Amino acid sequence: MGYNPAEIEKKWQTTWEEEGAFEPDNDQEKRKKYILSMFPYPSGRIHMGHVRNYAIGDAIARYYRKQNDNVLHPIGWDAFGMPAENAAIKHKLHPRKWTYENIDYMRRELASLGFSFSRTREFATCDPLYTKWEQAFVIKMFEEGLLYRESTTVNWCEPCHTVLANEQVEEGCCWRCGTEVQQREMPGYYIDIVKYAEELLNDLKLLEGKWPQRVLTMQRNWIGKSQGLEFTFELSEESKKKLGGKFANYQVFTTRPDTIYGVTYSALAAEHPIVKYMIDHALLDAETAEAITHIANSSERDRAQADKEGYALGIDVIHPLTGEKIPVWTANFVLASYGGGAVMAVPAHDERDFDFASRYGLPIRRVIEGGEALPYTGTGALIESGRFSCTDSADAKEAIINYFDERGIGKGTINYKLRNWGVSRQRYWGAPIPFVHCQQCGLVPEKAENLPITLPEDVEITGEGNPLESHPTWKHCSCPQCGQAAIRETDTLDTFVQSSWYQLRYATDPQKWELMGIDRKEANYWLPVDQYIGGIEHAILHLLYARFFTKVLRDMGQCDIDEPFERLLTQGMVLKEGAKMSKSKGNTVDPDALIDQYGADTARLFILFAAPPQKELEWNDSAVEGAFRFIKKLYSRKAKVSHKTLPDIDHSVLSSASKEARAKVYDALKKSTEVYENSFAFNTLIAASMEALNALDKQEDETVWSEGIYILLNLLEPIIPHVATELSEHLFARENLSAAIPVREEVFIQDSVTLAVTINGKKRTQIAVSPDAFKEEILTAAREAGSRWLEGMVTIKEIVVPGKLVNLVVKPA
RNA sequence: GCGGAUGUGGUGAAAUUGGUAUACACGCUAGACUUAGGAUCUAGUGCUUUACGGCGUGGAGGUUCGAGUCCUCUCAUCCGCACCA
Repeated sequence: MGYNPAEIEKKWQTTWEEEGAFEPDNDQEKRKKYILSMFPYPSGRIHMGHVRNYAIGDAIARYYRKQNDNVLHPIGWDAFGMPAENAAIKHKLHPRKWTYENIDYMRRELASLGFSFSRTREFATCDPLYTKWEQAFVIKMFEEGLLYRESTTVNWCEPCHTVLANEQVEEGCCWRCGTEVQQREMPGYYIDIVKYAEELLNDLKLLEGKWPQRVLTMQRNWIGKSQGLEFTFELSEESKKKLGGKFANYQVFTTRPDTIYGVTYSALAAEHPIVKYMIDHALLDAETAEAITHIANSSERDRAQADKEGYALGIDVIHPLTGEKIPVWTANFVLASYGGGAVMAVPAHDERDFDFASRYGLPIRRVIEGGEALPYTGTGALIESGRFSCTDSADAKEAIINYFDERGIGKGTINYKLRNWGVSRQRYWGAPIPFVHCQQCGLVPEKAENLPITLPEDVEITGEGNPLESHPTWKHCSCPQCGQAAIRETDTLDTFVQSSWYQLRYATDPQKWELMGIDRKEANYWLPVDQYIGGIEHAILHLLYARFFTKVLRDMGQCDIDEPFERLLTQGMVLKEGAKMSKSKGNTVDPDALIDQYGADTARLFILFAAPPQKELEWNDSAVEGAFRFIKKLYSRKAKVSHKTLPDIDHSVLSSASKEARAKVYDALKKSTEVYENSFAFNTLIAASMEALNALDKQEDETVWSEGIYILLNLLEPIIPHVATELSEHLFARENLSAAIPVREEVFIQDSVTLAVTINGKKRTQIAVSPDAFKEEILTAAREAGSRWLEGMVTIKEIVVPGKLVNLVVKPA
């Protein structure tokens, strides 16, 4: 009977479903493994990236299950978000209907690939039961001062009609639709992630060696810690007068206090309150005011690309150490959102300040020795720096910070590039932010018993404005505090909030989902995720938020976990014709069609064989055929098996081909532990299995065949579970899939070993010697074999590497 | 510009971590079996040379008995970050 994947796969998928084969055990005494592939957005159909992601995770999960570990391998749906609304606009489908239908379809697709997910722990983030606890956490964060509402300049995407977090702005454009982002002043909710910046940065050390280095680097850069001096620039008396007494001073931040004597001007962001005041009170000429306004209205991206531009404001500050008057400018390169939107400028030792000073003819004063030309941004001895002259940069920094601190005019400060996380979205299909605006009481959180605040069903989604805003009744409610008529918040939460705690939700027994968001004891048992698998595109956003949320939930007493993901594997993209698969390029391969033609096992085998998981994978139709061929070959060799259990074999009586075959089989077995537990180089394990099968084919001994197939099915089961289980059922009653098989070292002992004979490091010939031959015997054989190349030479040195080679170092006599 | 990674046959890729470079697979060539085959099987396949040999892991040096692997420089490609004071 030939290999019939459709039949075999259906049979086992049904069996697994009926057996509930992939449900974790509630027994917390057992050794656990939590294997998690990032959950998908239910876009409609799965794509090859999903297949790869889940094939990797499934192989690992199945491996540990086979080792009798208690395995949690869940799946769920990242189900809120814009595509559902876009579909609603386009096809007049309600987002809820669209989303849940997609989920049903995709669940079947994943099942058809034989992935061993727990079914009982599955949820969608748009399930009201999930929203309920998320809203509870958000309220708790508000009560603890971690979440607040504030009006600020935000990134606004017009097509998406929503606010974007800084992290969601890529090169000045919306991460989702690619439209250029605008700056708008708008109220919104923020989560104080900066409060955790230090811990988020520090704990990256715990992940060293377990997460890819580049992800750690990207997170470090994103957090962007810098240490320096924050001090006050006092305005001159005339300037104070000019500003109508409204301003006395402003703060600046510098990482180079050692260069402070080189300050020749100060620069303010176009958005700085002093600049605004001057424009509003006509303290600048109309033309300048207009130019500055133009800068303030342009995006960060445009400003980054523009040449240095600025205007003298006609006011001065007093240098805190020299008492000199320093002119104040406004400049387009000063960021409003960092360090107070104001800088001291030291053109001699800062490239930006130098460019600007050069353009506007501002003085340049060197105060650090070193380098030939200016600007010199390195460190060195201070000059022309008053009492600090002659000290070195490092010491001077400390001394100057102390000097400011002692006099109460400045202090050592740490700044982060990381900004607080704006979580407001002006969209329908998201989790409502559970607050109420009351005339009397202000901003009031919902009562716990009213959660979840769910979305109204009867909405028309047009893409214009927020449907929650325009809904006739939904936003009208009563204040949870005073009972008066009030207005419900119509912003919904960023979808990254949902994906920040799902890893903790899975750990909670579904029986308790109604009663609690997270079961602390179970979370502590299952977490951290032992292996997390997903795309590099989440290196910053999702992974940083999920780390942050885990720490916040820990501090709220929901769990005692510091880091959610112990180890991280970032899989490479699936390419075709050198490009990422996409509908627009028309270079996609449909997983369903692939399964129809070859079966799930072939799809899984190919995808794990074609490249190591971390690397990009180039799709190749004929290589898929090759994977299919291997499975057919493996299947057909069931006829060679004569023993129903692992046979006891007398190795010494076997033919050399049979010995070779056993050695290859055990090579593969030995390799499997390292591959499944550490390297994830499934491609090499599959290659080793292919070698083993090729070697088995070169011999006839049926006990060797039986042993070989017994072992190969064991180590391939996580990769090609259906055909492996099917064969195992028939041949070994699945006994070979339930226990670790010991490696028999004796199969690696050979009658003779082949050593390469190299002369001056160049391979010339080879010799066969007994494995326990003495060095002298080996050398004699090597000299004999290499005699051709030794004529007229004297030997200087002889090196024997046991089991490997002999190197004879010679020179002409 | 800064940071990180990667460069091995026609292709995807291996190489026990300093020890026989190119395992495994795809492709290609030849043959066998077939009414036929895009099925299956067998053999061959780094480049070069009539041969002996010579040359080969992006390039140039270096360390070493020995380097794909370590060091220095350099080139190319890819990916992050990009005025954060």
